[in-house]
Amino acid sequence: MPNEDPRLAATREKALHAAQGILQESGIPAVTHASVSSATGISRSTLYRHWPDLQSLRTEAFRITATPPSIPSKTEGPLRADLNWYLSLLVDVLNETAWGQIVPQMVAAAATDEETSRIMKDVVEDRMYHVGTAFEAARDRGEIPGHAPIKDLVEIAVSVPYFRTLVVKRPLDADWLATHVEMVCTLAEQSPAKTS
Amino acid sequence: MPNEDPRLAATREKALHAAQGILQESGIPAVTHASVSSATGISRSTLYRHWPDLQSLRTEAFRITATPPSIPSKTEGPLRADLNWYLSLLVDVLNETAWGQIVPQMVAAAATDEETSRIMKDVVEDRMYHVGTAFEAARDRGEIPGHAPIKDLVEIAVSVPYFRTLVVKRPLDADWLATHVEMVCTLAEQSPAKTS
DNA sequence: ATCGTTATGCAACAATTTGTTTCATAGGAG
DNA sequence: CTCCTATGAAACAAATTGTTGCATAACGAT
Repeated sequence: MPNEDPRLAATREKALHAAQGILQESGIPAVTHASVSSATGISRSTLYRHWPDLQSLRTEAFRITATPPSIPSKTEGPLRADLNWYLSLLVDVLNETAWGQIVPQMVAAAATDEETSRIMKDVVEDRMYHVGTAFEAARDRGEIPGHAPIKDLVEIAVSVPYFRTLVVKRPLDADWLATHVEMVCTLAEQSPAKTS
Repeated sequence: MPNEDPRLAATREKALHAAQGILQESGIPAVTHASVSSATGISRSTLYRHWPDLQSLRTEAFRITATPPSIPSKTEGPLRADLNWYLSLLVDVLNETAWGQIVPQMVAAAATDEETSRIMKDVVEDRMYHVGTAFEAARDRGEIPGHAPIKDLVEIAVSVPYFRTLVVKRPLDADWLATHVEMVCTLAEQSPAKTS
């Protein structure tokens, strides 16, 4: 079982590192075999051997860029504090200019590229999972009713920040976040008993 | 005050009509001077005289495609019925395959093109305005408290459908819509009195 | 009807982007 | 030391995105 040729690994790592930088600094369209080549000194033809077309190169740059650092858990309550914590993390990422430019392009790429779509879904759902744990902890503490529709609450909690960044371009500031958290918590607490 | 040369108007209209068809059928990348030329018989150089570059052609195709047919008003109540009405219209548009493919690409184009960004914002905010009228009517009928934060409610109501189509790719079906409307209405009815 | 004016069609051209291919060389593994 | 493979360089191909010059046809005004 022979190990991988170190030259392959070195080229790969160096190229992806540069691609990630270019992606964050200049957006998707700037990520090309040519740009990575001039950023690294690796020849264009070698890059084509590693990534036979533009899409594969960009998708891989996406994957390593989009994969978030592990999110610290915080479910000690009260719900408002936990929610504020997780949503602040999300808002910070969306507000970061580099990311603010990448997310929309990722959305577009996901429309035609299955792999990118999966990556984006995974990243977002990981974040949603964490928000979900905050609601579950609150439910276990009795802060919100046992029948509270956690999945829907999570969806509402994270939808709005994405919507504001992607579609209506409204700022995500501290005031807005406070109001949003308050509304989501209210909804969680007052959620109606299941009918039928 | 001479009228516009009818040849200009004819070319323009014919080209944009074709561009709109191509956009809806094959997505943004398919909208080029070449494709519009072969679809209409208008020569490529003439198209370049009307739209000097790709972006201007695509932006204009966007504008006429994105501008929605006027939305019929429905504010007779009850709130659940009105909301269901407006959100159904939105969901139908998002579910339409042609549109489902265009919206994400529009989001991406908006990231780099100011004009497209404005168009998208206008279109969405027009829709949000209509949803707002439903809440206002409910407030005037006394269905929801006078202090209900209508702007935030509207944002929540429309954010989630966009989020599900653009980001997490979850289906917008009738069951989901019913739950969503129920949650938003609950929130509207139970919204807390303003503190401070 | 005629006469300038202007939009169009056609064809050739340039520049850039996206790959592909060939061949020599350098680096790693046994 | 020797085979194997990854790399670098350069030439090439094809498609895309514009640009330009010129002939022609349609329009508006007299």
